[in-house]
Amino acid sequence: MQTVLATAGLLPALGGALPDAAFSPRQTPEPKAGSRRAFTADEEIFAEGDRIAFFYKVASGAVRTYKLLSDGRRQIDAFHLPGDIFGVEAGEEHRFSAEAVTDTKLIIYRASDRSTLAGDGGCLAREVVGALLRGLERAQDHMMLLGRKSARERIASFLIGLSERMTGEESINLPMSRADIADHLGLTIESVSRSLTQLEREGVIALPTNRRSVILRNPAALRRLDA
Amino acid sequence: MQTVLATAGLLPALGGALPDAAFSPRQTPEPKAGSRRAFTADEEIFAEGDRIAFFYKVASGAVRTYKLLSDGRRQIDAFHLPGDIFGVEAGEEHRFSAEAVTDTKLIIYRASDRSTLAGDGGCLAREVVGALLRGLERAQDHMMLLGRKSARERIASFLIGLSERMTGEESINLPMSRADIADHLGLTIESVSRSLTQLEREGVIALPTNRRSVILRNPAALRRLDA
DNA sequence: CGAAGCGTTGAGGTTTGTCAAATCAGGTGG
DNA sequence: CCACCTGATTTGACAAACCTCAACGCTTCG
Repeated sequence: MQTVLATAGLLPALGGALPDAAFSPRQTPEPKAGSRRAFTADEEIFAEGDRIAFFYKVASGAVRTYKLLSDGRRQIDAFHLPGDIFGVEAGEEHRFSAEAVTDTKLIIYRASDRSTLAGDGGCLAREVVGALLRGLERAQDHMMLLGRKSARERIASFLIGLSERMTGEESINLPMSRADIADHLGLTIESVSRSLTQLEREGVIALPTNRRSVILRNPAALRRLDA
Repeated sequence: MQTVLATAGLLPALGGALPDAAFSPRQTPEPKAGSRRAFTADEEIFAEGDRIAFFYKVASGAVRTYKLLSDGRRQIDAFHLPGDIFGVEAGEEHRFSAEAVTDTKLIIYRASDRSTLAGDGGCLAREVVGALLRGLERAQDHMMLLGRKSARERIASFLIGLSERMTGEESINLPMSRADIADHLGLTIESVSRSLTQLEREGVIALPTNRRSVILRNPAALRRLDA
C-alpha cells in the first residue's frame, strides 16, 4: 500500500492539495494555471508506459484513450470530450495511450505541481478527483456493456451516453470513426455499421449523409434498448 | 464537481484522513478498528442502490460484486479475496451489489468514521485509496478482456490472475461456481466449461474431480494466451 | 441410497466476425 | 466547376465463435 501512494505520480500532490481544498470555503472558480496546446487528428498525446508528467483537460475536439494487445487488438477505454479531464492515473507510468481523435486543443497541467491543484482554492483538485471517480464508474458500466449487451444494445447505450454528455439535444456529433466506435464497444466496424443502419431502418435514428452525426428520432426507444 | 465530493460517502473522510496520514512517518501497522461479521454462502452484503454506510475487508472466504440488467443478465465486476478491500465507491449509494461467494468473514468499517481511517497512522487510509486505484486498474484491464479477448484467452487471463492473487502456487482454489466465472468473463457456463475442458485436454491445466480447483500444469502456455 | 445441484457434453441455432466488393463523401488538380 | 482519386463506410455472402436447449454424469449431502 505504501508503494501505491509513494509511486503515484499524482496522488501525493492530491493528498497535499486536497485537505486544504476540500474543506476550505469556495473561492472564485476558473483561475486555472496550465499551458495550452493544439494536437492534430490522430496525433499522440502520450503512450502506454510513458512516465506520467501531466494530466489534461480537453478544451475542444476529442481524445481517445486505449490499450493494445500484443497482436494489435485495441480496446478504447473512453472518449474524452470538451471539459473532461484525463490522464489521471495511479502508478508512475501511463497504463493507456492517448491520441487526438480530431484536431484538439488541450490544457496541460503538470502532475507533480502541487500548487497547480491548490492554487484555485481546490477547484481543480476537486475536478481531478471527480475525474478519477467518474472514470471508475464509467469503467464499471462499460464492463456491463462489454460483457452482457448485444451489438444493438451497445450502440444504443453509446448513443444515449454521448447525447447526455454533449448537448442533451437530439442531434449528436460523432467526432470518431466507425473503427473507433467499434474498438470502444468491442465490435467490428461492420457490426457497428449494420447496427446503425438497422436502427435507422426502424426509424429510431437518422444518419445524415456526412456519416459524422446521428439524429435521435426516438430517444425513448433507444433508452429502452439501453436496458 | 462540488457535488461529487460533497455527496461522496467516503471521500470526505478520506480527504480529512489522508493528508496527515500520507506524509506522516510510518507507525505501527495493523491496529485496526472495525467489527467482524460472518456471512454464509450467497448471503447478501449490500445491494445496488443501498446507502453507503460501510466498507469491507475480506478476512476469509470470497465476495462477488456485480450489477444486474433489468432482464436479469449479470456482470460480476470482481471477486474479492482475503485481504481485499471492497465497497469503496464515490456517490452516496452503492452502484453494485455484493454477496458472499462462500462462507465468508468480513471486517466492517464505518465509512463515515473519519477516526477509523486516521487512527492507525493512515495505514488503513492508504489501503482504502489503494483499493480504489487498484479497482480502477482492474476494471480497465477487464474491459480489454471483455471487449477483445476470445473465450480461451479470457479463461487463461482469469486463471493467471487468480494464481497471482492467491498463493502464486500452481494449484488454484476456485471458490466460485462456473456461473460466477461466466458472469465475470462475459461468457456462458457452457463456454467456461468447454474452455476449461479444452485446456485440460491440451495439458495446460488439470481439473481435479472436485471441480473446485485447477492445477496450472503449463503456466507459460497460459501466459502466452493471456496476450 | 437417493435426491438435488452443479458441471459436462452434444446438437444445432444465432449473432457476430471475416473477407470482399460496391458505394459514398471529401479533397485534388485540371 | 467537374472528373478523379482516396479513404471511410456500407453491404453481401459466408464462416466461426459462442449461445441455447437438452441430456447426461458426477459430487455432495441428507
